[in-house]
Amino acid sequence: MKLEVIAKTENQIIQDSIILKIKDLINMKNLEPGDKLPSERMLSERFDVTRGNIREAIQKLEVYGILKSIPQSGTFVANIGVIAMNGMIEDILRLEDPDFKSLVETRILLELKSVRMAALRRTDEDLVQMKNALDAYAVKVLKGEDAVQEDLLFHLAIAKASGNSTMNTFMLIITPEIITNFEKYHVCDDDQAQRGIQEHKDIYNAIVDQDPQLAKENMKVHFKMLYQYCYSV
Amino acid sequence: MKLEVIAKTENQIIQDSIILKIKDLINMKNLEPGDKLPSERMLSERFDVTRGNIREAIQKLEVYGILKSIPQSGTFVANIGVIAMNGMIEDILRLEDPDFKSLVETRILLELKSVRMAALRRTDEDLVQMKNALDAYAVKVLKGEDAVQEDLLFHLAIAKASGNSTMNTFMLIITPEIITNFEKYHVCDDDQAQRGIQEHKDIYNAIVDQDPQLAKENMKVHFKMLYQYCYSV
DNA sequence: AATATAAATTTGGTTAACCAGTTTTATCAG
DNA sequence: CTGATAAAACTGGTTAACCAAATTTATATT
Repeated sequence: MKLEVIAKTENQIIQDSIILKIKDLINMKNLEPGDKLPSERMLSERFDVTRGNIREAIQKLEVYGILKSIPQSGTFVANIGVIAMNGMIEDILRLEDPDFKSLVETRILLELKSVRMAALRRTDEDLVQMKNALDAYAVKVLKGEDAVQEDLLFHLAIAKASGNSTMNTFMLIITPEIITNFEKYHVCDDDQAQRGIQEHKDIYNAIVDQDPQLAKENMKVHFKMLYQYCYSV
Repeated sequence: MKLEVIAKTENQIIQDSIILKIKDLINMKNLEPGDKLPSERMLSERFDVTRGNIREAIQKLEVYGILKSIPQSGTFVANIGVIAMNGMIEDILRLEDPDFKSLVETRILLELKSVRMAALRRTDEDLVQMKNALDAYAVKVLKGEDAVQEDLLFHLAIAKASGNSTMNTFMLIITPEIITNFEKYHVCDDDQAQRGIQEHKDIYNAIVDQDPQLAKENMKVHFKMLYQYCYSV
């Protein structure tokens, strides 16, 4: 298996170089947390790029909490300190695009945890949603149709019931990429889908019974194939 | 403890409403994966918002893999299917901002896993970086200075050594927010920092010895305080 | 009628001008 | 010299015009 290597666009290359230059600037000028960066216009002139490029680079650094823009005022160094900033920017620039194995590993980790939390914290409303997704999945599979989406929705319902919004967000982020790859490499066959119905039911029942340990074990069974696939590549 | 509740900006509200309208449109018109959405200009006119608003909403849905924009051609429904799309958009709109507890829970989960992976997969270069971060931390603590940043860099070095780019990304995303909150609520005291040196060394040594189980146990010890804090709130 | 070619239109992306606040500077009264 | 006040300059954010590529339509040729 091999994910298509997406070449970094021209845009990404200059964005990375801008991030690097901003880092150097902060170090050069000994800017402390709370200090103001030069304006977007000045930076765009100094680095000889468009203001749009500067804005994109700043917005990316805002996602990682390194900079903070205040309207009509300026862009400021966040209060994480210059040492952490240097290390984090290095990491951010070196971040490669996620490979499928890394996505699956992370999904398994998140799901095994969130299913335990869901067992402990699920509300009645959560149960209803899980049951709906579960039934929709069963109907599709029994009709012999593709049920990847319904499968996914059941798992997302669990993530939601976990009551942990961070994990919920992360699940939402990695899920579509996983679906796409699954469809591309035909990881799941029909036989698995049939078994999936019972496995989903087992997971659901454990959550109903608020048995986190059993819920986790049932999820592990459900992921057995995925596990093997993940560690056989 | 309570995080400041950030009121949704006017912008976010109309963005959410646009996302909802796009969802309804796809359902209304029975658009299948691969089908083209109306142009940005048409959508902005139909929804009576600026084209910029439309673009932002589309970009957000691109992050979650629901839409895909192709330059000079159009915006297309990604191939995850209309059922999954409906469920995911519902989830995305209902996503609340992460609370501190959810961040800490997720951090602990990610770190306990990545430290095991780091023990198995670490390269010599990884070890050098961890050692550097570890030493820098010790120096700062022994001088009685604040060492939150150096602490963080040691943990990020582990995430990097895990060889899992998805987890590395997630760690980078949640880290700054955690730092900010730690500083705000003074979670760590000096006594803890002193103990932290030895705990870091124990983790590092387990990784050197490629003992994943021990590495995890040592990380657990390191997180003991955090654990209690997290589940006492 | 079929096909090739060219013009016109439509597309997402980009840019330069503009906007409403903020911040700094200049002015002036005391 | 000090403080208040007003004007000028500057800020990040927004918007409307523009761009090049892709698509569609019209036209011409056989």
